[in-house]
Parts: sequence; structure tokens; C-alpha cells
Amino acid sequence: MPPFVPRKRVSSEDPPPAKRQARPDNFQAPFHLSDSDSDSSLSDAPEDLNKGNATQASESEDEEEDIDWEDAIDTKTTATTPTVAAPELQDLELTLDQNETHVSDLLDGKKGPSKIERQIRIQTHCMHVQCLLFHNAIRNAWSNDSKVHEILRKKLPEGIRKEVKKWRIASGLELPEPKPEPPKSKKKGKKAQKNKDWSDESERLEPGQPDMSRGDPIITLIKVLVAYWRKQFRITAPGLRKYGYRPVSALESAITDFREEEHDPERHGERIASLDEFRATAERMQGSRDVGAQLFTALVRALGIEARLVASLQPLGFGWTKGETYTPAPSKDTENEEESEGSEPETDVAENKRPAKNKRKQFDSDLPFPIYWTEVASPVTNEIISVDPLILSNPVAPFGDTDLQANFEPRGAKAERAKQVICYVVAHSSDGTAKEVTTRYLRRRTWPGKTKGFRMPLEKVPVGPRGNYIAFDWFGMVMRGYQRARKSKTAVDKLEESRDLQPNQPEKKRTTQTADTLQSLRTSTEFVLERFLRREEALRPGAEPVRTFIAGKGARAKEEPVFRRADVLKCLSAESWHKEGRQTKPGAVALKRVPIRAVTLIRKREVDEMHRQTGEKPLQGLYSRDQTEYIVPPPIQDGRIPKNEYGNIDCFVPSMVPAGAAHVPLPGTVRVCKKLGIDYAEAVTGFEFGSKMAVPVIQGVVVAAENEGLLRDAWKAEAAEKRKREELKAEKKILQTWRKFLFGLRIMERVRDEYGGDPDADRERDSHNPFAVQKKRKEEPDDGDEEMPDRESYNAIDHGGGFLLPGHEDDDDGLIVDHHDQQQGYAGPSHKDADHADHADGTDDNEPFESGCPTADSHVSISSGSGNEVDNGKGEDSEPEYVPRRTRRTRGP
DNA sequence: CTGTCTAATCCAGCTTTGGCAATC
DNA sequence: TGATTGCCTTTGCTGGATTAGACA
Repeated sequence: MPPFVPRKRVSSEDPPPAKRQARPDNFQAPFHLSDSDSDSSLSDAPEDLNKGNATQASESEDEEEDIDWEDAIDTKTTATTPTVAAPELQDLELTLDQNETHVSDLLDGKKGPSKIERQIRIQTHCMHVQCLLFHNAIRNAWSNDSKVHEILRKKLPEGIRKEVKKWRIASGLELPEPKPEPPKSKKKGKKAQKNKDWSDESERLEPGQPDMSRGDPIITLIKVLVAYWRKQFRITAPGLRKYGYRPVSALESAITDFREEEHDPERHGERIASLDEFRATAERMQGSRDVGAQLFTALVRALGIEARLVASLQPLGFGWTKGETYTPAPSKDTENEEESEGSEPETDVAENKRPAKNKRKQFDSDLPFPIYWTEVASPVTNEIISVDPLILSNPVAPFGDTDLQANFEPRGAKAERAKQVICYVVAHSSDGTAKEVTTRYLRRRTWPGKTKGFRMPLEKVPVGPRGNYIAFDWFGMVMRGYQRARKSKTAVDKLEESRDLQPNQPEKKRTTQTADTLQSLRTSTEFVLERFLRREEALRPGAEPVRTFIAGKGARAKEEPVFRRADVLKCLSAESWHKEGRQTKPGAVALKRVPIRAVTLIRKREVDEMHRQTGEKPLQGLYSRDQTEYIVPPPIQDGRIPKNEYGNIDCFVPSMVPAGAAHVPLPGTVRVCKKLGIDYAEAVTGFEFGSKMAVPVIQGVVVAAENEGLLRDAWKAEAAEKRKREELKAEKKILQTWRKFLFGLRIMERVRDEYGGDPDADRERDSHNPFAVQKKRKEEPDDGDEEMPDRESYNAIDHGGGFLLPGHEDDDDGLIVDHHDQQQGYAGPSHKDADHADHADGTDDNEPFESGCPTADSHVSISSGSGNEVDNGKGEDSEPEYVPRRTRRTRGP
């Protein structure tokens, strides 16, 4: 069962397109990043985004990504969204009242969330994720702003500038200056000096080479920058965080408060409304820890280093865990959580109004992990280095260092309390594109890891006839709007995608060696406990347990034998075997006895009666395949077909047709047999269930083999005759319709003659006369041409004389329907069963799949797909696909 | 942190031979 | 008048899979 379905899809619908990787060359990044655009304010940004989207939308076909983030902005587009328009997604009418049931109420009442509540959370989650993505894209664009860069660059003290220079030289990005500089490391200085002594040729080459003797020089620089940033940047506002779902009343008051009160960062969150304000925060070097990370990214970019703004989204979830339940943000003195709990955050605002003395760790000090950080790409190695400028004690995680990278993954009780999660980690590049980098930060890079329960899981979308699924990745689809085109992938992309972003396969636990647990045994494919056997499973007689397992502890400990899965047999009731053409061998003892499942009224009554008499639930035996054998009916004698108590013969599989008999699965054969006076029995090929009844499905008859040819010939003759009758009838009907039409026209003509009026005026009037308009429309198939068909020239059969006759399109005899996938599977004799091929050799073709149309030569072109086209086109001799008939019980003659 | 147990939901699959009225 | 056809309804229960949460 796919537990979380983001958007219901009709199963018949095509799976989401997997393409849309390649983007045209003129792809527009979601927004402008050019320096010239640096004056744009926030209000411009969405516009730019929408522009970008419009381009995308026109580029992509009508694909699912319409539900990208733009839907969150422009509701008009939703109408065109195919997924949203899926039939199952109807408007939900929600009545939310103040005393709305809250999560805790649900849990107290021991009632899980309903399907609709789940859907609401899923939709909320999806929307929130997209909003956050969009928000981050904007912040990323701001972090790319040249004025911000300038501000940050100007603030750099001399020491840092020198470090930058040192790095540039060490990375081979810049030639060392001829004279050794004092702040340079001795080594570099020496090297530079040395170079002077070298030949001209080597002098040119060597300085351009990076010096990797101490690892990537950029790491040193980053560490310096982080130290600088931690010293300089002051956290003066709360950042983003996950609060959980609030009761509607609380939500309402929070929204009202947000709208009507003067903006207070501590109550309403930090607000940076425009790029100008962002520049101001850069100038002041203060803001939330999130903005700190964004500005740090800007700083790194300002130094000419490729840097990505990474965001670990903290969206509202879709589950019902504690993590999704609203708890107010703890007050700044984190210790007093109780105090602030239940009260609105505003209560503790006043006392903390003034800037605190301890500069950092004041806001969000309960959040042990960053949600924004920076990924720096080394220009030398193309490796990505993760940098957290403010929070973590190990701020720099080099490429490939799984342990240090996993430090970014929220875990532990503190993170849980603060509702910090990892589900989607997205890195925004300076060119406006973004990519998902969650894998890098997962412990052991193993999915789903801690994302489980917080990230939309892959949705199984059925494809093909049955049992085939493809995985639909909702987030992947959302990210397609941000991703860099495949062909513009950089060396950095390629390197990380082949290494850091390659997920590890979760190692499979070998149950053979590790100690048994109830769970491991339950899921094991190798071993099984007797209590885990399914209803229709039984142990092979004489199966020996391979070991014992002790379940429970102490006094409740219980020893249970562990069996091999290989010793488990699939069992069926005698009736079920019968349906497969098998019967229990004489003397077979049921391997298992299970309660009877009665479906039909009659069986139910029987079971109830037995239950009343014995006081126990009646059981039925289940047998394994080994305990059964093919039902081999005795050969027929003297052309007489044996019949069961209902007067028909069971033909669930070909082998059930007795030797010397043949199954003719054609409709109406009963009448033909009667006419011919040959013995027959209606063939029951399966059952249909409905209205507490099992109704046999009858497909033709079983007759003696020697009568088969006779029957088929007679049937064909009869079918031809029937077809002819129908054609005549159709012709008659068509003529009648024409006649009526002609009369109508004549009447109209006469009315016009008698009551006058020129035709143009009539037409004028008609345009206001709905009846006339309607009539005109009806005439349109004839092009409104007044010319009457010639009685001789029109061909009633080919064109229906211009009229569609009732029954024309649903003519059973004419329509070829593919019934290959029908429940019964067996639609006629075949040579499938090698054991009993001799029983089936009375027929040499697969009648049910023959195509062709007895009535119409022109309008049916649907082929059965059987490939048997012997009679195709002739019409006269073809046998139609047999539509099995549900029938009532008919006592034998 | 892992495992066990319980409760709940959802879904797939098993189920095995009517009755009455209208029409031919 | 008897035979044939059409319509009714679209089961309904059970067990398995899965999830979540409490608790050890």
C-alpha cells in the first residue's frame, strides 16, 4: 500500500514523465542574478520568477511540473495542472472550528487520523516545502548581489585579505608577486624566491600550479573565514524553524497578530522584505543565524569562490508524531521551557526586548544544528566542502568526509525536542539553479535514514497491465524546476554525483548469523515461525525445525520452532483446486483446517447452520498441490456429454473437457445444438460474484468431437443469416429515418410556401430561435447541404445513410473486445496444458480471439490482437469474440 | 536506540450455480 | 405459453501490509 499519496492519480493515467532533463539553451534561471539587476527588490523577484516560469511552462509540454512552486504563487495556473485536476481530487469542504480536535485528542480517543486528515497534512507539507524552496531561491539570489558582495568585501580586515591572497597563490589562481611578502608563509615565500632562480620556462609553469602539499589550500582559508564570521556576525533575531501544527484557534490568532500588529521579529520572525534590507543586514553584520549563513555564502562568493547556499528544509510534516505537534518556541532562556509552554510566544517578549549581552547563542540556542550553510567548491579539486559558519563545533566538512558531513544531520534528543529534521537538503548555486544534496549529509549516506517519516516517500505508480510499478518521486519532480540542465553540468556536479551524492545501499542483515528477533523472523525470506504462516500456508509434513527461538522474556518466555520457508507449502481448498482443474488425491488428509469463508447467501446460511449446531466455526481443509491431481473426466461415450447437477459441465481449464469432446465457445450454440439434435452441455468457465451470489459464466457448449464440425458450420450459417436479418433491419431503420427527415423538410417547405418569408429573413429569425439553431446543428453532419440523397446511390450499410443507428456502435457481434486479461483467463481450448494436450486437440484454432465483424464491413477496425486473421475481412465466416454470459442456474434436461 | 506489542487503517483477494419481469 | 433474455447490483468479509506510538 502506498501510504502517502501526494496527488491521487487515476491508475489508467500515464505515469509522470521522466524526461524534461534537457533544457533549451536559452533556459532562464528562475530569476536574474546579473549584477545589473542588483537593484531589484523583493517585489520584483516573484515577477522575475514568474517570467522564468512562463518560459519554462511553454518549453515543457503539459507536464506535471506545473505544480511546481509557481502554484503557490499564482493560483490561476492550477487549473491547468493535470495532477490537480485528477478526478479523485475534489474540493474538500472543511469545517474548522475553534474547538477543533487536536492531535492529542485524536490520540486519547485511540482514533488514528482519517484519510482526509492525512491528505490535508500531505498537501500542507508539499506546499510548505515549495514555499521554502522558493524563499531559499530568493535568498540565494540576494546572496549573489554584487552590492552585498561589495559591502562584505569592504569590511574584511587586512589579515583576512592577506589570507585570501595567500590562498589564491597557493591555488595557482594568481602569480606570486616578485618580491616575497611578509605575511606569506615562509614556504610560499621561499618557493616564490626559488622560482626566480629557475629557468624562464619552468618559472611560467610552476607558479600556476596549485600547491597541494598541505591539502587543498581553500580549507585553510575557509577556516579563517569561519573564525572571522563567528567573531563578527551577531545573531540578533530568530531564524526559521519548525513549530508543528497548531490548533486552528492558535493559528488564527497568530495570523491576526502577524497581520495587524507592528512587526516584531521575535514574535513574527525575522523579516527582510527586500534586497535593500538584505544589504542593510550585511552592513550591520547581524540578523538571524539563517541570514548569517546566507551572508557568509555571499562573502565567499564575493571572494570569487564558487559557493552554494545550502538549506535543510524544515517543513511541516505529514505524520502524527510529536514532532508535528505545535509547541511554542522556547523562551530565550532555554531552560524554562515549561514556563513558555502553552502561552503565546508574546508573553516573554517584553522582558527580552533589549539586545542581550551574551552576543550569540541567544536566539535559537535550542537548535543544535544549522538549517542554512554553505558549500564551497574548490577551484583546484572541484570538490565540495561543507561549511557551517555559525553553529557546529566542527564547521568544515571536506569532500568525502562522511563523518564530518553527517554532523550536519540533526539527531539526538535535543534536535528532536527542537523539531529539527533532515528531509530535503537543497544547494542553490550562484547561477540560480539548485540541486538536492541530501545524500551527502545522511549518516553513512544511506537512505532513507533520518529522512524517514519527514520526506515524501516514493510513490508507487502502477504501469502496465498488472503488478508493475514505477517509483514517482514527488520532490524530484518539484526540483526539476530548479535543476541545472544536464548538459550544463559542471565538473563539480559530475564529481560529487559520482561520489558524495552516491547513496550507499543499506547493508542487508544476514539473518543466518545474527540473533533472531521476532521482527527479523517475520520478514525473513528464509525462515519462519509457525505463527507467521498465512491462512493458506502450511508446513510440509515431516518438516523439521532448524532451530528454536525464544520469544518473550522471563516467565513469559516461550520456545518456538523455527522452520525453513522452503518447507512451507501453499494450500488451497478443494473447491479452489477444482477451479484449477485439480482434485484431491484419494485419501489425502488436509494439511490445515481453516474457517470457511462464505460469501454467497446460501453458503452463509449453511455455515451459520453448522455453527449453530456444533457451536464451533465450521472448518474446511486446505491441501497442497502435491496432494491433488488433474481431474481427468472419463471419455465420452456414444456422443453423450456428462453433465453435473446443474446440467452443465465445468470447463475451468482445457483439461476438464473430456476426451472425445470439444469445447465450442461460441454464443448461441445452445440453440444450434438443439436444432441439430446433438447432445451438448453448457460450458462453465468461471464465476462472477455479486449481490451475494456466485453466478456461473458460460462460454458456449461442449459437444462430442465428431459433432464439432457440424456445429460450427451450422453456427456459421446461422450467424450469417442473423447478420443478414440485422442488416435488413438496419436498412429499414435507416430508410425510415430518411423518410421522416424528408417529410420534415417537405413540411417546412410547405409552411414556407404557404406563409411566405424569404429564406434570408428566415435565417435571420432562426438565429434567434433556439429550436432552429439546434436543428441546424443537427444538420451539420450533412454539411447543411440541402441536396437530398439519391435513393439508389446511398449505401445504407456503409454509411448508415448519414444516420447513426441505435445499437450501431454497441453491436456485440461486431465489436471485438480483447478479453485476454479477463478474470477467468481461460476463454477457450488451448494447448497450454502439456499434461492434457490430447484433450484439447479437438480444436485447432482459437475461436474466441478471431477477429472480424459480421455486420459491418467498414466501421470496426479494432483487432483482437490474437494475430489470427484468417477470416478477417471476409465477415461472412468470421466468428466474433465471445462475450461470456452470466447465466442462471439451469437444470439439465 | 532497538525491539516488542498493540491498535488502527487500507487494500487485495477470496468467494463457487438467483429471482423476477419483460420479451420473444 | 413456455423459453429466453434483461435487469437487478456493483458484494462483504478477512487477513495482510503498513504505520505509529507506547513501552521495556
